[in-house]
Amino acid sequence: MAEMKKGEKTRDHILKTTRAILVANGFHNTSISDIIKATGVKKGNLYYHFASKEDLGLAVLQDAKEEFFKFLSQSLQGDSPCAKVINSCQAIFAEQGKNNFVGGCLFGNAALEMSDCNPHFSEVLQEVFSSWVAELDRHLAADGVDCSLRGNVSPRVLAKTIVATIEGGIMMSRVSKDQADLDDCLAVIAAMVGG
Amino acid sequence: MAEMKKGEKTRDHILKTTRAILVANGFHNTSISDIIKATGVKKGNLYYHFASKEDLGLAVLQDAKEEFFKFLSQSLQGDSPCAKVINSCQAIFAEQGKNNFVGGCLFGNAALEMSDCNPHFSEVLQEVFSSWVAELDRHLAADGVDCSLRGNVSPRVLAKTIVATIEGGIMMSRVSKDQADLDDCLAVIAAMVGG
DNA sequence: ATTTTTGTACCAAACGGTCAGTTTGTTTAA
DNA sequence: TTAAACAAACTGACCGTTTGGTACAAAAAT
Repeated sequence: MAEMKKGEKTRDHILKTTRAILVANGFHNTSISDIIKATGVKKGNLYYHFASKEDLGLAVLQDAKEEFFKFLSQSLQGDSPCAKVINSCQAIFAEQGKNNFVGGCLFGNAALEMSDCNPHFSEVLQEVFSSWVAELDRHLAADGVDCSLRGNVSPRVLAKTIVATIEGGIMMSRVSKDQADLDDCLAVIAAMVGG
Repeated sequence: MAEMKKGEKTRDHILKTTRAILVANGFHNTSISDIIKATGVKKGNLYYHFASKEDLGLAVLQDAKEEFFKFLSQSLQGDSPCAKVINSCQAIFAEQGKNNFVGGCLFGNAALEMSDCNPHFSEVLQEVFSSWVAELDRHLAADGVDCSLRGNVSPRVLAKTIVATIEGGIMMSRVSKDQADLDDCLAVIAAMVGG
């Protein structure tokens, strides 16, 4: 942090502040002047650091992606592979509660808002989802894992479904503002991988 | 259809055409002039039928909601309660393939785009999700249903998770444009309810 | 006859983006 | 040591376009 040049600090400040606005309001419902107001950075300076609104949005997504995978690997902790996966899901859901179910998941939001109309965004989102699935798969495929659905379902398929369930659960809790939606999804995920 | 008055026909035409645009582009990325171009209806006429853009969006959502629950009850067919649920999920996923994974689910899209910034929208969305869950619950709670997770998970919790998984699966397939994402989610859902 | 429906012209505000120019920080050279 | 030179960082006025929305007269339907 201390070794950051002035410009880098400004850029990072824009990135982090804009991320908070985007996750709450979405891309198309966020204007450049919203970002200017929130960051305190003047318009000219904003366009000095980022070529366009799209460019800024993409940079925010990339920045969040890197942070997420650090968070993911830290959250995958526990006594068994199954426990790791369950704890990770729980950690992700816990973040939603912290935000009072406002905003949800930046990647999920961007997926539904941008994936059909902007290939640059969907490319990043594809990486996020596939890497996330791969990471869960890596643990679920480990030796000694015995889950109740194992007979019918491969670890990769299960991993993918877990990601889908997490995103869907976040979506539902965002509408209902109800912690129970996340708890229920977590219970089923735990039942699936834990047996 | 034939008994519709002219104004009703116009209104319905606006509703259906706008729905197609909204599901593809989202609410905030769709302008009034986009709608005018697509429908052929002139601006003054549009604002005769709908008080505002929000009012139109809400009406589209309501219209889609009614249609969805007709579709849902028709899709819940099969020899056993489990088969009904599985067939229904399959029918929903099949619709996504028809659209080449473009647009996804109008309700899911609106949930992530509008639920935090517009209470009128989130009210409708809450009804959609809770009624959908209730409908699945009704079948899963029927006698003779024996699912592999039954020991740990109540029918209602399972129903909720299925809806979350469907929405998450649609989200992922929209990004990847890959049928496999839906197939995989369906396989896990089938494994969960079917044993 | 009068209510419902439609077409056209128009508006202020907000939009994303540009640009000429100022300030600040860092090298280089005398 | 200082001053010139260069680049990086920043400012705010300004641009053309698009936005959601209104006014109102003409036309059609009842």
